[in-house]
Amino acid sequence: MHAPARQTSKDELMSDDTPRHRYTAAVADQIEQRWQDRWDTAGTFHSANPAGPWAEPQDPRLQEGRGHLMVMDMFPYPSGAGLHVGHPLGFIATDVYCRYQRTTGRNVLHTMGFDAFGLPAEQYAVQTGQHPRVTTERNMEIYRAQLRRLGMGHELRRSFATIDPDYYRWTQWIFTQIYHSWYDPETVRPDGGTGAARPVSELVAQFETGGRETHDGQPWADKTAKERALELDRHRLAYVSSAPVNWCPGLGTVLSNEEVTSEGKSERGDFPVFKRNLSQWMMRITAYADRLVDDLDRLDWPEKVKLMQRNWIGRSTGATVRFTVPSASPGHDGGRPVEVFTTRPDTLFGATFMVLAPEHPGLAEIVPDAWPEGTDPVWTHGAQSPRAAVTAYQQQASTRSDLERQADTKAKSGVFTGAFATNPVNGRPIPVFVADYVLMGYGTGAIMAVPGQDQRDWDFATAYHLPIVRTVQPTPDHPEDQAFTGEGPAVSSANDEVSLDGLDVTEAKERIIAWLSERGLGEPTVTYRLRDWLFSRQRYWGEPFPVVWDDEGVAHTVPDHMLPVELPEVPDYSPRTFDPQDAGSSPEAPLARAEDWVTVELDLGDGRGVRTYRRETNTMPNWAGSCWYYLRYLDPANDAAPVDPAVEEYWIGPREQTVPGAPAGAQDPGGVDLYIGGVEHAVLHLLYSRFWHKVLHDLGHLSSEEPFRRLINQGMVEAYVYRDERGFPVPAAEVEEHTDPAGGPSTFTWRGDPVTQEQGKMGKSLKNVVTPDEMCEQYGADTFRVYEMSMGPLEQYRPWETRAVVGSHRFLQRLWRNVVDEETGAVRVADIPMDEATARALHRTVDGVRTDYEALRFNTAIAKMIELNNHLTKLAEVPRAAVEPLVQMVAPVAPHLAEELWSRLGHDASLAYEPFPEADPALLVEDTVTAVIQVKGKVRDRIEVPADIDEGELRERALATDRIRDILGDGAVRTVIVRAPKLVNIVPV
RNA sequence: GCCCUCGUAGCCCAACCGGCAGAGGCAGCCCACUUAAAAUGGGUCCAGUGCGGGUUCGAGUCCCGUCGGGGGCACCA
Repeated sequence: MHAPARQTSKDELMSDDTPRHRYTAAVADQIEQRWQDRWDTAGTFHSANPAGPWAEPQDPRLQEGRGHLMVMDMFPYPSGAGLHVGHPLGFIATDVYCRYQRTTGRNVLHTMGFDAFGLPAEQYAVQTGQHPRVTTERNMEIYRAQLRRLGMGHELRRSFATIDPDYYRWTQWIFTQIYHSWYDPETVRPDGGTGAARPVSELVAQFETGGRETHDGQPWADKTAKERALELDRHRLAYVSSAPVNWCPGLGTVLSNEEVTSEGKSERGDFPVFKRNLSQWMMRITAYADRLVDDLDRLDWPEKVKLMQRNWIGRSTGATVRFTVPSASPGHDGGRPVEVFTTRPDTLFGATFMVLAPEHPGLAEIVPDAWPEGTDPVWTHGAQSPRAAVTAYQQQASTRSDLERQADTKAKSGVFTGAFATNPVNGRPIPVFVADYVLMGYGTGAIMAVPGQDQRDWDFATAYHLPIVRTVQPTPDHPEDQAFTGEGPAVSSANDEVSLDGLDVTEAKERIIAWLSERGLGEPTVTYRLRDWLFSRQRYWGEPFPVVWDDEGVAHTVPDHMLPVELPEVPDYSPRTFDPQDAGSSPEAPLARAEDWVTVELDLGDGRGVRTYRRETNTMPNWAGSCWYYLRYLDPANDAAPVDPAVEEYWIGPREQTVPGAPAGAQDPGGVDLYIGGVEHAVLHLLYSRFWHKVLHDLGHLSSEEPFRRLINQGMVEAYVYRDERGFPVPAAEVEEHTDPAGGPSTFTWRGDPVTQEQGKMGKSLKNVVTPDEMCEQYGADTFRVYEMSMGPLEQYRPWETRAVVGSHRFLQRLWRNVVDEETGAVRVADIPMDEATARALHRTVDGVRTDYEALRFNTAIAKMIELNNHLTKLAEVPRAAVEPLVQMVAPVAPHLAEELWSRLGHDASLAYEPFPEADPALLVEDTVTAVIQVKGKVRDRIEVPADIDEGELRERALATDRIRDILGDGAVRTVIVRAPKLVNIVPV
């Protein structure tokens, strides 16, 4: 917040003899505040809704053909740590884009709210001993002030925070909708696909009429209320399940899979996470796995993000194959089928052993009492019996964390179970092993091992002396000692009934699956890596569930008219946290302490009258609020629905044109026109939000199928980090640079001692934080905006360099000076016609800047405007007709300065809706151009030629210049390539 | 280990479908204004595109290999 003393004294000196009307930080500040007030008062950035509480159907922007645009930044989280110059980058970009789009006549919706529930606010509150609402609200105030100071053209009346009861009322309403839905894979959707969410009431009707069997065959009518609830939980899209979940004692809450890193730590806080069986709320996101993958094709998103989502969902298609293993249970003489999942059913003839995960539930049944005769000692680990060996291995595996299991993927451990399975294609007995390289959480927890075509199986086979059979012909150069995982013809893959020999992988898969299916030995299967979304948290600062439990242990949703279920005041809102390593601890919900709130008498309107219930004491994860906020932006005052359907359809309904790169014939999914945010939300927020949106679409609440039609990830603003000899960061602002007169790289010192320079994140610990407040103080918000946008392409990571900001300031100063006399403050533009060179420069700039703004290339747009401004600076008098369009063009990036100049130039209305200048096509084409004459690709001469010169003429003139005749001499010419009017390339023999 | 990205002037970045490597900015140097410095203005210097091959009349741009920075995934059957 405080400028270094050096800066202050500079300002003082400057104020002595700088011209009174120069564009300085002080002048900028004054102008900026004035225009921000005017925009606020006039409601300049209000957009028009066609329906709902804010319907303004007469607004001209709603006319046919005007177009509309919804632009969004990812929901900011108002942290207490304060902003640095990197944070507003994306916000400025969307603001510039929106301001430009308003001048093209579109109805533009751009606002910003706050994602205000969640862990950091709660942790910060616990640290400071204040209620999270107090600290959160204060942080939001700071945030709002900072956004305002930067000149954001947000529509403030549409802003809200997730903690507003008016908002979370609808978050709870959506939960209720999801809770009362199930996924019917048979339903045919309007788009022709199958599978959609439908009301649970339809499912209940099916059970009642007997149209659908219960899972255990017990008639619906015979089931108790609790049993019925359990039956429905098997289908609901929001359900309670008792399953292994991620328990994080350090945070005192459970976490979703998406919130756990690949190292098995919590994404927030980096605490260890343990698997524990706990009863928790889940969301059946897996029901939507296929649509979440398939619909990515219709979105204009970075390929990288699409890839991350595809990887996370991890769809793989293959087959389930049943192997028979003799049962070892007493009194059971038959075989027990063990299912495996494989993506390579074509290699079934090469399956020479089988592996089960240590946690596989079928193990107990198949392990015999004694080792079969002649068992290889390597297989047994020296154990007396198979049972002892398997138990010992299970024990050992259970103490190894997932991380440890994954640590050395080369050395495979495992032990023989003593059992042999039968390979269904050739009837051969194959040994069954237990090994922890097979995971219970994926597929069926059992694999057929095909060492010939799988490197992991090869490694295991080598270690345990197991046979290896190649059933796909490797390429000739393939090493002898490795599995062949590539494409090739099948070999050694035939029995009396079916032969795959000679078929390629795809054909072989089809044939063997058909054969297996006919015999009931298997069927085609798709599996996913995606798991259901763990939706409950044991925290205070989140949305309460709209759920109560009756004395039979059955959950009921609170009727919609009783929403919101407000967060109660509790004596102690801090979560119960534990030693981060204490895997045996159990979560405790802070809301459970609010006894008065938990026990409640309600009439749920179900005909049972007033009864006593206990409220659900878990809260929702902070992703809940950000799952649907874009919908609320559309219609924030709506009291009857989260969003009016007509409003939703107008703003984000499917478009006629699909997105670039969408498959031919695809239907546009709709969604927000432009969404800008960091790549860190690639699988969390973006996946959850897509899921909710699809449920709401299926239930008929939304016309669009996707929330975000176009996504851009803005790059991060990094900063230089300087370290001393010991490697400790030193304050970056105090480092001195020493340039090398010979042109070599610079060196750096801090207090006289040499330091090294590297590029890194901006942060307190690296002593390189620069804040937007400092920049506004030194140069003004407009300069800051221009600098941020001119640093490079939006998507790119770039280092912050405070001393370079002055370049943007000089640009605005020169523009100011072209309009305003620095000494007198009078407008000094001349009402004179432009000379031709100026007119051409202007129209070229208008054309280029328009294209650049459209494409979000703000850095090149700014460069073009600087170029034009520099041209105007050199003129004796600045023509009004040249500078006015320039002021308009600059307005999106430097809105305050532009408004001020526009007003001084004699215009009363705000620039915000002034139509963007049009380029005259006649002035874009040059009369003459410089043609380059190359000989063998090297530039040898240039000539001025008419722009419309024809090829033959240009060729003649090129061959006729003195220099070219000199170079060619008497040599013959082989070819002449002519690209009229700009280039001729002569190729001698 | 696999995949995705980015390497252009001392630094940040331009260069459309392969067609003159430079639009813009910072820093440096020189000059003007100034008693002086800062601020401001004017001018100027600076790379053959990480490296090695290939395709082409012509490659920063396309292809192959390789090195370096950043990121994602990682026993997923």
